[in-house]
Amino acid sequence: MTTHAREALVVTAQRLYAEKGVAATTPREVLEHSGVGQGSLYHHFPSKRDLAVAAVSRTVEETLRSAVSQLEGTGAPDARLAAYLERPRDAVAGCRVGRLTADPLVMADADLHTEVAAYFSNLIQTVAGVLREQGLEADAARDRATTAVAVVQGGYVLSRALGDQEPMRAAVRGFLGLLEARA
Amino acid sequence: MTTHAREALVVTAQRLYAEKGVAATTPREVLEHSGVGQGSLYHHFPSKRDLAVAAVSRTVEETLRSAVSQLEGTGAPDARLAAYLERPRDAVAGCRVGRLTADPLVMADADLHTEVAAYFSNLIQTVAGVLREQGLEADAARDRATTAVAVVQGGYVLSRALGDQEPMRAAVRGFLGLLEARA
DNA sequence: GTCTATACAGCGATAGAC
DNA sequence: GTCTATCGCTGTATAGAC
Repeated sequence: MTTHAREALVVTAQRLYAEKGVAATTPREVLEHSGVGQGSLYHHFPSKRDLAVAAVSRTVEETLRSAVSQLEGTGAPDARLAAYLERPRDAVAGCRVGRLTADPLVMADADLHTEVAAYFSNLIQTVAGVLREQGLEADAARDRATTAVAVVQGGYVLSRALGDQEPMRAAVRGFLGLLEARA
Repeated sequence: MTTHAREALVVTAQRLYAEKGVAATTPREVLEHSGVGQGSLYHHFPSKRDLAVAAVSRTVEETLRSAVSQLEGTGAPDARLAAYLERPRDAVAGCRVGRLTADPLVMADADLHTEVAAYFSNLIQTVAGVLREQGLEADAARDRATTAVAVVQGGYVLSRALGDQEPMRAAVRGFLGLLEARA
């Protein structure tokens, strides 16, 4: 059981952070939903911040790995980008990483802020790489990659605001339509 | 002074909400920053929620009016859209309305949620109207309008995450580049 | 309409036994 | 490493005088 309590706490924190944000999630909620006791929580994570760092790092790592894996997978570059953009997402729930940019606790903590920055920096870089495979020059690739990532993040915001999965799909459709019109 | 305290409270709340979100802003902070006394706050706004409704409604109203005014102003449709997208923004601060989609208090309150939904619904509708002026058919106009609004909202998320105004500019540049390539 | 004083709950964290 | 008990503080709101 040595490492089980710690693991249960991290996984539970990840879930609650995705639902309500980091600042709004209390240590008490985490221990109640994970089934571990109060002593255990404060043994493994002396402060709320320590738990936040562990859970947010994990989420960033998982989310980035999954995105990069799809973007650098097999198939033609344009098909890979389209598949990433059209990926099934619970858009109404919002992006687990993107939502952190509005979290007071995350933004006030240098380490947590850096985690979020690194995620988007790497993601844009990866998308730009796919666009360069298509022959786009570096500057144009970086701009268009930023646009692509922004469309997804904005799609999350709109779907969440309107309580409907459709805005995300419409935003991606509109973007892919413009990409195809070029070819 | 009858209405001055109320007004000061609303304006102060708007500012603090933009800085740290609604849930994270305490009634105490609002009264301290506005200079009114505790009794006054609870006289004008019996609960934190009442103040939130007043301040958020005001922000949504102001922001929408400003956007619509520019989008439906003078000049060619494509120039108006470009001007709206390239508008000077403090992107690192985030969108005063968009950030509310990650605010636990706003999302848990039906009236506040509806305010935010109405804002984006109206904004997308307005942009779609501009695109239809350019001859785009209804479905394509709605999709592309959703993309345009998503690019701005995503630009905010990226600029905030990276602590840099540049990602917003890059996202808009990438989008306008695709629009021009079509013409 | 505004003031001062106060109530009460929940949050984040600690103490000390086992 | 986990438990129960408890602490100090702040958030939200109320009471009652002026």
